[in-house]
Amino acid sequence: MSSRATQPALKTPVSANGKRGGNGKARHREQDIEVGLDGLVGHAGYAVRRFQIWIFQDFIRTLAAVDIKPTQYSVLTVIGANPGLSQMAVAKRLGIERARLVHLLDSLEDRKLVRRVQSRTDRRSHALHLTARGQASLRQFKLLAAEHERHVAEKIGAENREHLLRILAAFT
Amino acid sequence: MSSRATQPALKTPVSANGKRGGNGKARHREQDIEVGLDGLVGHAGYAVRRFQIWIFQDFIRTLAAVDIKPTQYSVLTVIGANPGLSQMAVAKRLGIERARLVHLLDSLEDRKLVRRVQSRTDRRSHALHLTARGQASLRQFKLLAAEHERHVAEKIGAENREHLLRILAAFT
DNA sequence: AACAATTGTTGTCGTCAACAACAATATTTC
DNA sequence: GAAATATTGTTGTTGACGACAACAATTGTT
Repeated sequence: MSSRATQPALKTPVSANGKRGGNGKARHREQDIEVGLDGLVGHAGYAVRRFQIWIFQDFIRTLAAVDIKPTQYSVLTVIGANPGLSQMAVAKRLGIERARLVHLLDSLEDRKLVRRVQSRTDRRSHALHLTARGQASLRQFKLLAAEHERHVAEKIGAENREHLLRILAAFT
Repeated sequence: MSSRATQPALKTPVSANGKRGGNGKARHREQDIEVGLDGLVGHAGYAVRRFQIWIFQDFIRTLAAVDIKPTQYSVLTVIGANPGLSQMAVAKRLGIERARLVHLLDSLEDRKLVRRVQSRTDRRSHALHLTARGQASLRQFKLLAAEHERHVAEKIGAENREHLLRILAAFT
């Protein structure tokens, strides 16, 4: 109809730039030829999604040695800052479902980082506490998380990171 | 038993704010009492995750009438802007796996929005095109997506949204 | 012609959100 | 105080999603 602009990438894969014909060294270079995103560029959701994927991957990589993923870290942090919280309270605060928190806590309890103590004020609920080992571990996790945060600052710029935190402060 | 009344969150910061003492009208207000997040506040990943959840929910809600979700919208947009692209090219550009794109395209093709045309230059691949209906629909989807984008601007501020898009431009 | 790589497809596995249902316990209401 | 209602933790199901592996058809390479 109108804009055939950026070449479909199928016919005439690569024309100028004889990357392909020479010796058999250039491998799979076909369609990173500049595929237009059109409307997506102006969409905050798309940018945020891609950024979130990147940031989570870096977090997981940076804390791979201690095998702690973002959600686990958030749970440990909240319990560490508010000992005795119920599972419901933690779930509500972090925006995860209590059904899901059950498995998360099972795992953390198996690793002796968290303890479910029977609450005497409400025998339905569990009071969550970090074990001594959990507290020591969390200190180490926070060091690694700070390193991850430095990666973020390197990626987007320290002042941009600060600005972004301010912009999104309402969502924490 | 009787004195503790409603404070399962054992040693929570609580404080004043007598939300509870009066008549028995206040329902389930137990632990939205200000649960500290401690270290999480300074973490970009946490803020970005929460924001991403909010923004996707608003997108889904705003486009619920046409039953289009963010991923579907991104696929339609890319195909619309680059007709004839192969599935591999679309998957690469959007960072989704080609295995997953198969199901996405199955759905979109069932709805007569997209067509898989046998490419004559490479009989393995399909050239992706929007149908006439797909093009008309996409125009409507973009109007709704723009409305969603206005919700984002209302939520975080128009200039903050602009700034955020600039900061994250590298990830699109 | 023989070999390797790519494309679309199917399937599996593990993570995750959203629900529904349930037993044990607490709270409310009569 | 007993009955009705609500909440907490738990188990299970469903569907979306990413990461892989395997495969047939086709293309590229040597």
